Amino acid sequence: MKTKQARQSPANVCDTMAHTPAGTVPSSVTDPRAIKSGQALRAAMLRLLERKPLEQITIREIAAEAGVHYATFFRHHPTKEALLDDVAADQIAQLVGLTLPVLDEAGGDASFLALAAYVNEHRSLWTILLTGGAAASMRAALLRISQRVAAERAPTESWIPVDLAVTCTVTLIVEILSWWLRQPEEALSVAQAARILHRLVLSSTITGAVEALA
Amino acid sequence: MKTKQARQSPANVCDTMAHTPAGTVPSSVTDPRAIKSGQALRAAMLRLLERKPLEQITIREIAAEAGVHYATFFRHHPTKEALLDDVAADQIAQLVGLTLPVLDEAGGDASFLALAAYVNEHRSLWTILLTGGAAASMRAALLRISQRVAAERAPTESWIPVDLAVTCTVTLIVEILSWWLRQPEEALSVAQAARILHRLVLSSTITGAVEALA
Amino acid sequence: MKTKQARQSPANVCDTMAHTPAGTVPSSVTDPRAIKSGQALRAAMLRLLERKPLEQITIREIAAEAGVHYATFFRHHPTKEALLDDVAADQIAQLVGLTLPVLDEAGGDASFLALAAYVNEHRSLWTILLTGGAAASMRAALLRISQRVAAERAPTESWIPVDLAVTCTVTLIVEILSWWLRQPEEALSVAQAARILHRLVLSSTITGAVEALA
Amino acid sequence: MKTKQARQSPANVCDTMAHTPAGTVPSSVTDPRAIKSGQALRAAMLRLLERKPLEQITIREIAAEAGVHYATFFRHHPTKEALLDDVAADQIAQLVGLTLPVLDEAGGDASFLALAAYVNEHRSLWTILLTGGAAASMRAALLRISQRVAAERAPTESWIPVDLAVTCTVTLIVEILSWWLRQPEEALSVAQAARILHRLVLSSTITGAVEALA
DNA sequence: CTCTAATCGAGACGGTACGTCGCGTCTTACG
DNA sequence: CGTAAGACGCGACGTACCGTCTCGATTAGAG
Repeated sequence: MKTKQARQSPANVCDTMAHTPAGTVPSSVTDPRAIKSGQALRAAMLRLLERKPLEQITIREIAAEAGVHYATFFRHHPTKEALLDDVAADQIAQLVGLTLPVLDEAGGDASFLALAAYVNEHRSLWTILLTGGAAASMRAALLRISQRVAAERAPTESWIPVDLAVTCTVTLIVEILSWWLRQPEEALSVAQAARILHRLVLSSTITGAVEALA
Repeated sequence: MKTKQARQSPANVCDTMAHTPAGTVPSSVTDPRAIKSGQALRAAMLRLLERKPLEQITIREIAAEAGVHYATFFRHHPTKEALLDDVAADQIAQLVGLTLPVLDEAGGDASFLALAAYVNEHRSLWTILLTGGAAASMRAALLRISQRVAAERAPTESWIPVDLAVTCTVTLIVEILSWWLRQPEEALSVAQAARILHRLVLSSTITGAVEALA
Repeated sequence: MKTKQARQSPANVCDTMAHTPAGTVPSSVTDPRAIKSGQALRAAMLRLLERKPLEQITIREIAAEAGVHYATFFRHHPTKEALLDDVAADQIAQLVGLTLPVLDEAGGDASFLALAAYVNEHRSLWTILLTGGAAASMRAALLRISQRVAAERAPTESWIPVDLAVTCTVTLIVEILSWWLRQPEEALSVAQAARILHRLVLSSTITGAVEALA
Repeated sequence: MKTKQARQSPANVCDTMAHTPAGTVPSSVTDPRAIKSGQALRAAMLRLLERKPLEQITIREIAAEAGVHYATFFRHHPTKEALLDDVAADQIAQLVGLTLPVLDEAGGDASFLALAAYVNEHRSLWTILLTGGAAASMRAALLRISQRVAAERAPTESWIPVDLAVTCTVTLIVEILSWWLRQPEEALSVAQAARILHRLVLSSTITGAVEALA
């Protein structure tokens, strides 16, 4: 039972946006061996996430895939979730940064375009993160961070509670992006994806208000 | 690796709507001891789901909670996911039955009212299922079944693909219901919940009405 | 460090003479599989002790040698020392029972004869125990138990403290027996061994007769 | 298994009497830093041996106790047994030198007096070596060296084989000394200890012959 | 009084054994 | 037959120590 407490919320991807790459490492890792091992582990994790869900990925598997000794894994990350953290943290921070503005500037679809463009740029990574084995963790992480960021902002008045609005918005965006990434790459352009995002997301949270006025 | 294959899709809650309770149990259990064990197991599962996510619940734990021997569990269910299945299958089938019509009769909010009313009737169970440890499984199950049912229907034309529409619709409904169930019971009436569902879900996926207005 | 406390005295062979075969097992093991595993483990331990010292024997090795899964070892014994215990406990109790009288009836060499005869009867086992990898543990165990038993007896007056006398006596006996067992089996008869025991042990610790003669 | 070969005889204390301090250190260490580290390691080893058996002492522990980096240990000694060697080698050589004559000059107890006096002079060190965690190693080392030295001498005829005689003699001496060192320091004087040694050791190995004559 | 080489602290690394835990299968005995 | 009881093979878990290694930083002692 000793490790269970730490796993209470297994979906703790990117618990903090100001993220230190690794726990033990003071500030920056200089040892070239450590750097190499860290990269190998991250790459191995991504490779495995393409194939199976996170829970089915064994630390032994990751280590083997990375060509690194099993015990070495723990010198870099306490759990495989922490490794996923390290892999995804930056990406998530970026995405949340691009997602949040959506709530404010209701009209412009510039933010959706930026969002779609950004995801498209890192399409392979986000495909793994959103449609692979880490999908559940990623959704939870995005939602958690979004909620936190939204809570720190000036409270937007709305006909629905903010947390519900954030939840629905983020969830919708993630679903749409996931769906998009599951399609063949040439099926929908960035602009088309942004348009879908625009229509579905904005209409749901905002136009409720419009309709309410009517 | 022997057990991994069986777990390939751990979220196989209610994989089939025509559901046979368990493998070993022939067709209808008559032995009163078996009936009692089965009930105890189901109740224990629900009790545990209130406290922790499904993955952290051990079969040993379920058996102990049910006051049943560990090995007895396997005489009723092959895995704990299968037990969750047995617990949730009926509920899910009901919910999907109430959810699908939403796609069709775009206008009336009678279906939303029925949906909210139904959930409210089984509020404690659905609270566990949607906000407890089985949340992820339930979402996946609902989505899976909805997709299947939708695919069997006459193809509704729409400006977005059907599968995306279904995904977004179901996801939104689940999110809203979850949020509702997390609130104090007296906070929102059934009618209010139905109203929120109506506005958020319909506006986003079905109509495109807003866009049509533009 | 968690296991270190338990290992504080690694030579805890036969810590008690009234010995329960295994810890978990209530009174008597009936499951034929468990019996078989237990026998296999004991036999494997003896086989390995012929080849290397106890500290160099790995639990993994014992399990492999016994054709038993590694984890199964722990279902029978908490440590490899405990297994040695189970193997040697009866033998040690017997030997101590035969050794102690020596302190009393100073004259008769009947007890030495009985001692030598007993060891000779179980020559192969005692060869392993006294000249194999468990030698250190066995010496410590014999000494410990002898001291305890001696302390419970009527205090024999002597020109040297009892504990020193016991220590020297037991040590000498063990050394002589070990030496004997290392010789070819036909080199010294039981009677000859008993004679050596008689001369060396009695002359040194009990009598002080030589000094009395001077 | 790589390290196992090196540990095959873990009791290789003072395997050779002509002893080179360490492998890496060329011949004579002049660098004051190295000298300091070496002293610190030896002192730390002795301190730890007061508290726990050798096998339970970790190289990491020794290094920490010495205030020296872990890797630095290996620049001085290949194993912890080698460190014990370095600590004990001189002492052991001295003791063996004082012990061996006992076999020859049967009558005089001058050698026992010298032996006891020598041990008493270095009482604290010998207390650690003989009654602390290194006891087993020390006994083995003393016996080994004594056997070797005895084998190189003119074969003394006796009614028992030389190796058995040496074994018994050394073992007895060690046991008596250990017992003595475990007593309060003022309990037995050097002369008294020498007297006990004289009586017990001589009577056992020699008077057998006397008795045989009778 | 530099400058070169030995020494050290720091710690990553591959490796091996540890003891624990949960899994799903099985065997036995009981009611 | 269904159950309690529990042994078993399996394999992942996280920890600890081993001995090796690559790094700078420092600090002798020889030129």
